[in-house]
Amino acid sequence: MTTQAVPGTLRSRRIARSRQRLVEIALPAFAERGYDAVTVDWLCEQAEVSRRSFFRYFDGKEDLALTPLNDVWRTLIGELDDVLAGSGPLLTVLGEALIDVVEHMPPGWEHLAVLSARLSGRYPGVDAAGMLTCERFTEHVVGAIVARLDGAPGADLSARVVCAVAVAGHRAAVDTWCSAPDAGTTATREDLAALLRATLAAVPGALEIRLP
Amino acid sequence: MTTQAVPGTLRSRRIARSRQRLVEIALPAFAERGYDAVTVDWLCEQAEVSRRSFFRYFDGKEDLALTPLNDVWRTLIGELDDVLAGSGPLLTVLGEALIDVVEHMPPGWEHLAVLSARLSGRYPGVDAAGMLTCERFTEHVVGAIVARLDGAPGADLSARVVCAVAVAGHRAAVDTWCSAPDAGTTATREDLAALLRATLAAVPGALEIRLP
DNA sequence: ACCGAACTGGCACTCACTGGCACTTGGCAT
DNA sequence: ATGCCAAGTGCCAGTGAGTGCCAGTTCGGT
Repeated sequence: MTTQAVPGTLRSRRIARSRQRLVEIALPAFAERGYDAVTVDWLCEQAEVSRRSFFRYFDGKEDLALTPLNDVWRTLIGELDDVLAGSGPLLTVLGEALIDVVEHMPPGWEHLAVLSARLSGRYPGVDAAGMLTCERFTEHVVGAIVARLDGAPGADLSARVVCAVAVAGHRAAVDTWCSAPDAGTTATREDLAALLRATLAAVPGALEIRLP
Repeated sequence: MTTQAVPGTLRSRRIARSRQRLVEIALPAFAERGYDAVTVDWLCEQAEVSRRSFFRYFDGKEDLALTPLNDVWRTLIGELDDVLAGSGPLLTVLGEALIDVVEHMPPGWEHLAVLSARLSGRYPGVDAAGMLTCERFTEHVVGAIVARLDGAPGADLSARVVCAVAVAGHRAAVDTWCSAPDAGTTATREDLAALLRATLAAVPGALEIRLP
C-alpha cells in the first residue's frame, strides 16, 4: 500500500501496485454509482486483475472499500509494542499514537479516506466491517496490556473501555471530517488530526453527562 | 418473539411462532455443526417456512443468529423515551435500564442467548452484525439526547462516548457470562445482571489506567 | 358473505466468495 | 548463466446468501 523506503521484492511491489490500483478504481466508482452497483467482476476487469487474485489481495469487497481507514488501525497494531513502551494514561498514549499514524499516511491518503468514510456511513455492511477492524485492534491492545500489567485485576476491562472510547472518538472525528461537501478535495490529514485531538481531549468530561 | 399479554392478531402470532421456531432450531444447530455448515435452506426445511418468508422475518442469517442478544437492544431502543425521562448520570441511567431489560426477557431466553453470544465470539461476521445493532442503539440515544439537551455543545459526543462505554461493558460482561463451559444449561439472567452491574461500576476507574 | 390488504410460496436470478488444478515466474543456490 | 522450487496466478465450476416478481391464499374489517 505504502511506497516503502525499502521497496521489498519485485513481487511484493507488483502486488502492492495491483492492490493500490484496485482501491483507486473502486472508491470513486463506489461514490459515483453506489457500492452495490459496482461488482467485483467489473473492478477486476478495470484493474486487470483476476477475480481469484482479488480475493487473495483483500479479505472481501468490504475490506477493499475500507482499505484507507483500516490501514490506519493496522499500522497502529503493527506499532503497538513501541507505542505501549510509553508512559502516562493509556487513553492519551493511544490517542497520540493514533494521531501520529494519521499524520504519516502516504501522500494522497486523505482523498481516498474521505470516500471510504462516506461509504462507511451510507452502507451498514461496510460500517460493520470497519468496526471489526477496530475490534481486532482492541483485542491486540487488551492482549498486550494484560501481558504487561501481569495479574493486575481489571486490566482487561480497563483496556477494553479505553479502546472503546478511543474508537468512538475516532469515529466521531472522522464523521465530522468527511461530512463537509467539499471534503473530497479539500480535507487534509491535519484537519483530521486536529479533530481527533479535540475529540479525545473532550472525552473525560463527556462521560460526566447527566440527565436533568 | 415474546408471548405478549395482549396476543395481537392471529396473523402476527403465527409469524412470531415461525420466527421463534427458526431461532430454536438454528442456534443449537449452529453450536453443534458450525455456523457455515448450517444453510438457510436446511433451516427453512426444518421449520417448515419458505426460504422467501425467512428473509421477510429476519434481516439475514446473521440477524437470526443474534436474535436473543439483539432483542435486548431493540427492547431498550423501544423504551428509550421512558428511560431518558429519568435523571442522573447518563451512564448510570442507561446501565440500569439495560440490566432491567435483561431481567425481563422472556423465559428460556438465557439458553438461547448463551448460544448466540458464543457464536458471536467465534464468527467475526456474526460479531460485526451484533456491533451494528449496538451502533443503531447509539444513534437512537444520540438523537434523543441532542433533542433533549437542545443546543448543549458536545452533547452529541458525550452521548456517543457513554454509549460506547456501555456497549463495551455489556460485551465484556456477556463474554464472561457465556464462557463458562456449562453456561448453556446453568447460566441465569441474574448472573448476567450481576456481571453487568460490576462491569459498569468499574468503568469510571477503568478510564484512569496508566502505563508505568 | 365479501372486498381489499397483508402475507405467502415458488421460481429464477445476481453476485460474493471458495476450492482445485495446471501453469508461470521471480528468487535463489550453485 | 542455469536450473530448481515455492509462491503467486488464472481459469473453471460450484455453493449459498439474498432479492424481485407474480400469482395465489388468508386474514380482518365491514
